[in-house]
Amino acid sequence: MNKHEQRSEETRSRILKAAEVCFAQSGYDGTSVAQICQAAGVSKGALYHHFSSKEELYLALMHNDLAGKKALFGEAVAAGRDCRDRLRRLTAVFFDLPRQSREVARLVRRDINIFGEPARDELVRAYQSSLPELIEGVIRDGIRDGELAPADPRLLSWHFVAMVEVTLTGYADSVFETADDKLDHVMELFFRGAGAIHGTPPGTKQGDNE
Amino acid sequence: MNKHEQRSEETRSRILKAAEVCFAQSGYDGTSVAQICQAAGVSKGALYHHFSSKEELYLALMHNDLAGKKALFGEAVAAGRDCRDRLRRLTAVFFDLPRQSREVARLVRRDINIFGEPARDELVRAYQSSLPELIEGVIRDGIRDGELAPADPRLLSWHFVAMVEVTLTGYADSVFETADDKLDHVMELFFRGAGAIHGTPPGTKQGDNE
DNA sequence: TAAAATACATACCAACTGGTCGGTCTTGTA
DNA sequence: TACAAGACCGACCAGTTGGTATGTATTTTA
Repeated sequence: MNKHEQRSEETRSRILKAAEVCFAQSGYDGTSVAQICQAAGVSKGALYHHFSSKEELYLALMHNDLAGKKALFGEAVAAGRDCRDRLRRLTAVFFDLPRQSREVARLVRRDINIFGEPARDELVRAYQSSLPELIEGVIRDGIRDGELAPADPRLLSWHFVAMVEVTLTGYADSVFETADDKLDHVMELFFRGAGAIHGTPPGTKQGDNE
Repeated sequence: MNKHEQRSEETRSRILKAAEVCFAQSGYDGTSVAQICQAAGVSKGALYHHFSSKEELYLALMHNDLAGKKALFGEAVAAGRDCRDRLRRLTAVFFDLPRQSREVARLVRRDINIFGEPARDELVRAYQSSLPELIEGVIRDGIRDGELAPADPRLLSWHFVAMVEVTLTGYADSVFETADDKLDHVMELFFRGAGAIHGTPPGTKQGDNE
């Protein structure tokens, strides 16, 4: 790798990093390329030397990030034994991510509607395969093995993601003392619901009326 | 009410209605005042005669909408007997709302970060009191009466809202045949979790995806 | 009926948007 | 050393943005 390539790659990653910060903070529309350039300490010419458009920059950023997450989450899931264990490991990894990285995952769902058909589809697919699909597979096995009640796995996976997202707020942090408490809360809520009386053996169900 | 006031109020509501459509479709940043004017069949001068800024228009729209929802949901909750019944009625009302009205509720959480401190706080408060606070109260009572396990009521209310939101997607519609099935699914998931094995899970269609 | 007030339309503006282009400096090559 | 290529800069562009100044038609008031 000669000096040209070295410097080039360095500035490129500087731009990507700055773009991540800006986009995570203000979304796609709310961020101007001028802002990104300033944050990266780079001229507009440099940015457009590396990326053909603002959209391409955004998409490159997203795809890169999602690919990383997919690999990360895949490892976590592979290490687990049963459905509950796998989901717990996966969530633990997610909680351990730096806040900014978690924020980026939320961006996809927020900004996805502003892109045209070719790009949007790819983005959706990348996002789906980075997290929801993984969870869906785990849940599907969980249903097959009787750990979960029969239901649509994909829908359940979305529910699970939604539950995790709720616990990402600052308020949730103030409720739980340790990260493990937060984890327990999510798992318990997903598997046994809000009606379950915690701490009692799982045979005593409350308010059973059918 | 003289002719001036009459005509004025009519155009004002036309603008509000058009703004609702545009904002719900493209968000705050994605909508220009010119678009709103065109959709309302009104000149820019007229718009700025009634609203001092784009932001004020947006906020007026939101506050008006949220106040209406608050009243609507309040009635639904008041008619219920216990926690589960109240939440069910509330959710049913929400499901019955026209799609556009539901979309507006999602806008708040999406666009909230782009406003300055005075406006944002008011908006958050209006949103909180229109739905989450209501649910929080119901859940608090549910915990007191033993219908729900002891937990932080506010956090649980967010979880509940998140669950409902998941069932608003088109995919969820394809999973359930009737609105009642959807309702049952949400209630069962919230109260008993995804791990509950119950007699005949209502509205659970297995498989077929993509 | 004259004047004041209201409701709106039109033309316009400064600021900012994403994006381009000619030039410069550094580095690799012959 | 001469030259070519890549990396980057910064002025600039056309288009759009939210917002305004001015004019006009209609209605109310004195």
